[in-house]
Amino acid sequence: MGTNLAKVAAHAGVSLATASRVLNGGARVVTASLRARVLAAADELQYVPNAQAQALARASNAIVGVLVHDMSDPYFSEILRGIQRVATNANRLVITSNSYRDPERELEYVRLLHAHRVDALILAGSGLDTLEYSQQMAHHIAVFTNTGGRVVLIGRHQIPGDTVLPDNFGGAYQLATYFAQLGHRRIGVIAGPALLTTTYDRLEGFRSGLVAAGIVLHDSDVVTGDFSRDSGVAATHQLLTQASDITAIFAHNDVMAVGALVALRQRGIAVPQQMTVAGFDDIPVAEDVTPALTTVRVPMVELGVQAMTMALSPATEGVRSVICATELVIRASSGTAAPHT
Amino acid sequence: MGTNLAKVAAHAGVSLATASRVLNGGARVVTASLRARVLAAADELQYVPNAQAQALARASNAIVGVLVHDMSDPYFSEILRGIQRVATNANRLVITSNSYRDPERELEYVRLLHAHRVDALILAGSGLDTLEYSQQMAHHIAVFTNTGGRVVLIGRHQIPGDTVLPDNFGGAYQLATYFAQLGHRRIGVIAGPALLTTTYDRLEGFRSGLVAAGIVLHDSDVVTGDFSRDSGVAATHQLLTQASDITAIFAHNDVMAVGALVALRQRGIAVPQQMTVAGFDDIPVAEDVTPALTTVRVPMVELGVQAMTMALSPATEGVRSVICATELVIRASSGTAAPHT
DNA sequence: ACGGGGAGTGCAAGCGTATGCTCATTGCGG
DNA sequence: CCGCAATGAGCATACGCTTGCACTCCCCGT
Repeated sequence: MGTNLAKVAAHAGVSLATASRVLNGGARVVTASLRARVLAAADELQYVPNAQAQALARASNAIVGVLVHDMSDPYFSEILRGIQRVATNANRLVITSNSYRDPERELEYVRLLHAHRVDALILAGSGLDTLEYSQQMAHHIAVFTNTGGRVVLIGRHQIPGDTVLPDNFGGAYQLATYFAQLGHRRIGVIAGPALLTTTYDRLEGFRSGLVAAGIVLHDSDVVTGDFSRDSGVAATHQLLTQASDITAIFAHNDVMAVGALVALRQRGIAVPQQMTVAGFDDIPVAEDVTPALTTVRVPMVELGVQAMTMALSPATEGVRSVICATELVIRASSGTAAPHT
Repeated sequence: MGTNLAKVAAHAGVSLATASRVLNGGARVVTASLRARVLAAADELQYVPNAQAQALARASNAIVGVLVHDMSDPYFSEILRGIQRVATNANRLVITSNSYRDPERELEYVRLLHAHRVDALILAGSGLDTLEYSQQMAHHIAVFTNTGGRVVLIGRHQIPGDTVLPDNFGGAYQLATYFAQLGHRRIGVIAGPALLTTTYDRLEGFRSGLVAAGIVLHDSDVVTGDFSRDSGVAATHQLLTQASDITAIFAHNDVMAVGALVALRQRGIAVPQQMTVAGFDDIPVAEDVTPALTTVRVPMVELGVQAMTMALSPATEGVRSVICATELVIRASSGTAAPHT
């Protein structure tokens, strides 16, 4: 059934070793005539090398594992695009897995990718900020690293390792400053899941920016979503009910901000005349919704590129860390504070 | 460095075979006390099995390869979601690769996944309808199948194999009928890449529907895009320039339809009052743009589920084929034909 | 009490490939 | 014309694991 190197060698009338050297040993120590015979045999027998066996024999397999929360989420698909770009150039295969933010599944996947002896592991998406999770993950990662694996984290984690992270705090701070300038005094926030470091950073950056402008962010004006569009819709309705005099809404990602726009349209509230809305990330559709979304741009592709580049470079002594700047992008969904009713 | 089974066995004071049976041989033929010793040793030594070696020894590795055009495209991320769902339940790892519609890269990936001896291969996205490509791909696929691999195609291909495909023709036909009922007589089409079977089917289905209503679709009213938002924008401008009296636009996917909305807004053309717009697929954002997009729903997740299910089921004698129905979804972007100027 | 049977272990042979080392061959200088 | 270096090919082992088969106990039936 399967053609293997042995058959190719036999067919070409050479030894296994010679066939192997012809097919992948870059060093040209093989006579041209034999070389040709082997290549012909391989072609004729439709030989496809067994990557598993190669990896076993070589103890390296040119595979990088990537773990994302959800690759349907534009945030992650853009990161993946960056990762893939570098990986392709470096001739690496990428295995992508979705954890769907389930800690257990995440741990399981790390183990699985480790089992497949990936050369490197990229964890995209911020980590869960619970002690138990962090410890377990750190432990698994350590075991992986001890056997020569490389690890890169995208987003802030409690786990030690090379990291590339967007300036969530700074971006949120900028946005808060901008909101204050527009005259908004009471602002609703649709936050991400409670335990994510991303949520924490975006929330605290925003809060700090407001404080600097003398504005207080009430805890009751912060509702939690799960980064999905539907949760954005629900959170907006909740905000409008329990804090009807807010004049602006900051959603922790664009997807939820789109949900906010939908909810506001359902209620007949005009954006930006009656309500300012801003998101975070600047995913591709942000400029295509109506009104176009004011947001904080995160260089997602760049995050992926940086991460993969680090993953491919040899390990260094200490941990490295790259910070990618974020940038306020003002579009049509934000405006001066509506006069009080 | 790496802990392997041998070390675990030695540490537990048992043979390699026994350790292996404890760690994965489901059959409980091992004494409880030994079993415990092995498990303890494995835990203590932080043993992680080498999946490569297991695959080699077992001749099967529980991996399924998936090849998509571009997983940032919502169409494919939804399909992947369906694939992943089934794969996870069946305890299969999924390797995803992007071909970016490059035939050469596509062939290369098939070879690469074959090399990794994936149990099954899912090709998502319609094939390029050129003879050379089809033959080469069919050849590679045949080699793969001969060694026991399973193959499933999503979308119509010239390549023999189990297939799951959306009813592109029927959906486009329905849309044409609907457009005719609204009174549109001259319609612009933003088509997909010329050689894709999907493009062919959506175009011919639409044309047939119009013909049935006594309407002719001029070839010059069909411009080609590449399924990206920007190409939708460009194509729309082109249409408006060269066929200014069209009253409706049908884009071959929602992403390009969104581009059309953007272009129309730029020109100050009201949708649907002055121009009807419809897309295809019903991606998640279709209902969030303004106006909400009329489109043809393709059950993308279902496509993925069906494909993976087929991939996991044993091969049958002939090729199987599942057709997933499409459905017209009427939203705010379509309306009765605008009166002639 | 002895033989047969069954359950539990261990031995060893692969799975497909890479590669260090040995061996044969050739060509050249002395 | 002989011996040596260089060059190219092959043998055999290693990679980490699974599994058929043989072997050893121990228990039970007769």
